[in-house]
Amino acid sequence: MISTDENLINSDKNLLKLISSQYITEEEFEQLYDNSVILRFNKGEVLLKQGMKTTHLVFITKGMVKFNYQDGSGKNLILTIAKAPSILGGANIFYDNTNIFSITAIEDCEGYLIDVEKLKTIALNNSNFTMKVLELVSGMFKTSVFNFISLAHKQVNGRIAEILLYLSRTIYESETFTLNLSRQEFAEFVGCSKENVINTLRKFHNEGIIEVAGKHIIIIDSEKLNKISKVG
Amino acid sequence: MISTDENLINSDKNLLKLISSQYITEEEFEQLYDNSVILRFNKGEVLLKQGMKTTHLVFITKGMVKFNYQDGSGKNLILTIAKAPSILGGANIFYDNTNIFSITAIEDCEGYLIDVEKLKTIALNNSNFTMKVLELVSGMFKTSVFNFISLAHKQVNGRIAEILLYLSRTIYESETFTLNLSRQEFAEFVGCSKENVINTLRKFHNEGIIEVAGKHIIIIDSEKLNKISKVG
DNA sequence: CTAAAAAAGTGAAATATTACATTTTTTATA
DNA sequence: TATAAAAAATGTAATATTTCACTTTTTTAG
Repeated sequence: MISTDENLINSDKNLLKLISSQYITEEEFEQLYDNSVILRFNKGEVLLKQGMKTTHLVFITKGMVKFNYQDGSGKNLILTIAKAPSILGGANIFYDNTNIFSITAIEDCEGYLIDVEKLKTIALNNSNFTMKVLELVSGMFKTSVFNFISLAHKQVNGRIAEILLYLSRTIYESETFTLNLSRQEFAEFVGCSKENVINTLRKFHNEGIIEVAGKHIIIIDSEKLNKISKVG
Repeated sequence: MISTDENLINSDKNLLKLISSQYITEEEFEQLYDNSVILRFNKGEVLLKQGMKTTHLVFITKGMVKFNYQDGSGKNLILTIAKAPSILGGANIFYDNTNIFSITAIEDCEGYLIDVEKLKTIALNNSNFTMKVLELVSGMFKTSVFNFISLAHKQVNGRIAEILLYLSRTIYESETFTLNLSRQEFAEFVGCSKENVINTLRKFHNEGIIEVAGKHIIIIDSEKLNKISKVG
């Protein structure tokens, strides 16, 4: 799914970096951290809910979340996975205050709230800062288009290979990792049925490309996986 | 594919509107029109090429274009269709100067060039303007996510119904229109094979939902088409 | 106007994907 | 720890989609 180096997560990291760097002052930065109360979210808990107006962003300092969308008929789709540290909800700030999708903890999380109005005030008084945010949002747009393309062009094989590489490289940062998504959720990420995920993972396993034992996954032949993700 | 009211085309219209309205001065607006030479593009001609650095945007005053992406293996995908008046290339301005996709005339077009550097200068000196552009880019992001969702969730039936409604309502603004896309291009827009497009159009025709005679299409039962696009 | 090229259309076979029914395994919890 | 509930796994049938080989129609260029 994510075929470029830039993605929501990296963008959020950049946002974090830029907020705390040369573009705004220390005081402005401090203002953003509302009342500095640490919030705790349990696995499965919704941090931001699709369709609701948001007055705050969440800056998670610990844990992992999914960006999930539910359509009219109740079908779910996972747009991406993000891990701390990350600012969540950034995609909509300057458009309107309605969340396009939900953000749900897939493991226990900790974080702070950031007031959107304060963020906007800082942006209005600081053109350079606004330009940086603009770059950021454009980057997200680009990523989203690449997602779109990947989904349209590739079959399940290619998508699963792509997502395995993404999880390994960007999320878990290791060839060996323990998935904290169910097969159903994995399927919602790929955009296919859960049976298809199970079969494809087993096929990759049988071909010696990966090692699968329940949620424990080892990427053995990332070269081959890469080829599959490219050919689609 | 386009399931919300906002889309690339409308966003571009807004950009046009906002550039020429309260956010920048008359002089600034005039500056944007480089040297005011009208360019003509024939059907099939590429206005902006995927992978190339762009120093200019194109403001088309006449004609229709497709946003198309070509992947490594030569497969094509049409992201959207836009018609004049529209500013093209806006999605990438503030990110980097490389085009993510190509923009190709699907009928003869006329337009002007807009210098990106000049646009940036105006943005830097005008926070309100930048904020507006930010809103615009966020809107595009949102649309792109909805596209992504539609593609992931719906089967060909639903996607074709959706695209037919989009073409009718947004592009041709009539229940009766003459398509200026080949069946192959239509398939690249839907994200399926051309045979699938042909069969589905005939099926819709046989069911009395639309009337198809070559490139000439009449939407007869938009209610039913809407239902198909929703159920997917 | 006509030949050549491109696009549209067709049907059947091959492939990919989903849906279903069911069993096994894992996880949560009383 | 026993039990219930949830998730994972599996094989098969049904469905959706693509691919291919081909014919017909339309468009284009000389």
